[in-house]
Amino acid sequence: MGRWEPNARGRLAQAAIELYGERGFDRTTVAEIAARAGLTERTFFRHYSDKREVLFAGSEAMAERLVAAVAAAPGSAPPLATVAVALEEVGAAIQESRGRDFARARRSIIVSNPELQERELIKLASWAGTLAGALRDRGVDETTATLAAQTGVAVFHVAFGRWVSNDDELDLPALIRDSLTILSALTAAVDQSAAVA
Amino acid sequence: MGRWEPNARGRLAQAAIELYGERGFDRTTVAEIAARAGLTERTFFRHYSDKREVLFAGSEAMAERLVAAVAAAPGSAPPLATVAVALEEVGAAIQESRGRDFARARRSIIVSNPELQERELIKLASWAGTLAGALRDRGVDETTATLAAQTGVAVFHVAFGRWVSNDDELDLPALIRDSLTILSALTAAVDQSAAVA
DNA sequence: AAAGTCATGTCAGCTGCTGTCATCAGTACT
DNA sequence: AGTACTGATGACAGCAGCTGACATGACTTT
Repeated sequence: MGRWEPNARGRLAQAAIELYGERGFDRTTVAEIAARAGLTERTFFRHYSDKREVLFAGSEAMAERLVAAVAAAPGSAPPLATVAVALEEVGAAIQESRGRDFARARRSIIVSNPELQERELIKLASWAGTLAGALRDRGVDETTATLAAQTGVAVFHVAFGRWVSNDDELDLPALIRDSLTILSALTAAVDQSAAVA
Repeated sequence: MGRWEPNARGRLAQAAIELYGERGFDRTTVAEIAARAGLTERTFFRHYSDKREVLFAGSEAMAERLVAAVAAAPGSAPPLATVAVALEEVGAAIQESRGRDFARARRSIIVSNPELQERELIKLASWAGTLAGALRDRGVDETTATLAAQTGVAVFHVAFGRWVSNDDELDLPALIRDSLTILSALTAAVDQSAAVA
């Protein structure tokens, strides 16, 4: 038995998410979060670098999965397919670990606040950077790697939006594959119209 | 002759950019910016909603150009091609109005600060949202529109990075076209490998 | 038992940002 | 000419996010 109640970090996260849901993100102060968790404001900042971080913890772990998945892909696989497979794996992990309802609740907090949207975007951008690095490690050139990574993340973003906002029967990995197929059609159409001109 | 020196907004912008360059973004306070411009802190916030905004003013004007360009495209053009043309136009405008050197200086301030990168990303995301809306107005369905817009912006982002960091002879619109071509090859490769499997 | 560690508490302080009211040149209207 | 209105700025007070520095006390190691 420690001197304090255990799992301070978890209590802070729970308190924060409850409050963000109850009164909105910017109408809850860090002092309130800490109070509900039975801790002090200073301690909050020892666990989370800022007020937003609570909603984005775990994102680095996903980034590591992305790297591992890219490294595990067969060398012959084309870059964008490799990226897609890695993102499908992460999609499956997200789907299983927390489920669509949690994602929806979290999303509704995020969309109502620009600061949080910024953080969401930088998380995705960081994934793109990670993926691009992993591709470069496989010998893909800089521009191609960046392009494949960014495009893959854009596809993921679209698929995630569909997964959260619709009640499709489709699961997240399937939506990622589907979105990538749509993208293929889009680029093919550009090529065709360019060839005609 | 007004009661005050003219062009307060411009003086604030210049003072801010100078200071960001001299001592870094987070080591300059708003009070210092205001003092150098001969104004007060409060007045700074009347012209710019926050400290970062100085570096991103004018982005909404570009968004309007995007909408206009999409609306002006022939109805028969495929979605992604329409987006690409709009982004090429904005790319040309950026290139002409401020030039590569200014973009480089601005970039070096931004990359050294996460908060600024977030803002840059949200600017791009907002462009994507704008583009998607403009496509929907032309009858493109939701998913396709979002995908084309996000992908287009990703292509722009990559092209912009190449333009700023290399000393290619290529201008920005050409780099956008080139990056889109590379993307086409990437998706085509995915289709091909999927067909084999 | 002495020493070290580790998570937390306490406190002081900076800075970004906002609300509110005062000031006063220029403009328009009478 | 006088008066009222507008619009940009100043002055001031205050909140909240975030940080540095030091204290505390249970648990661990030696």
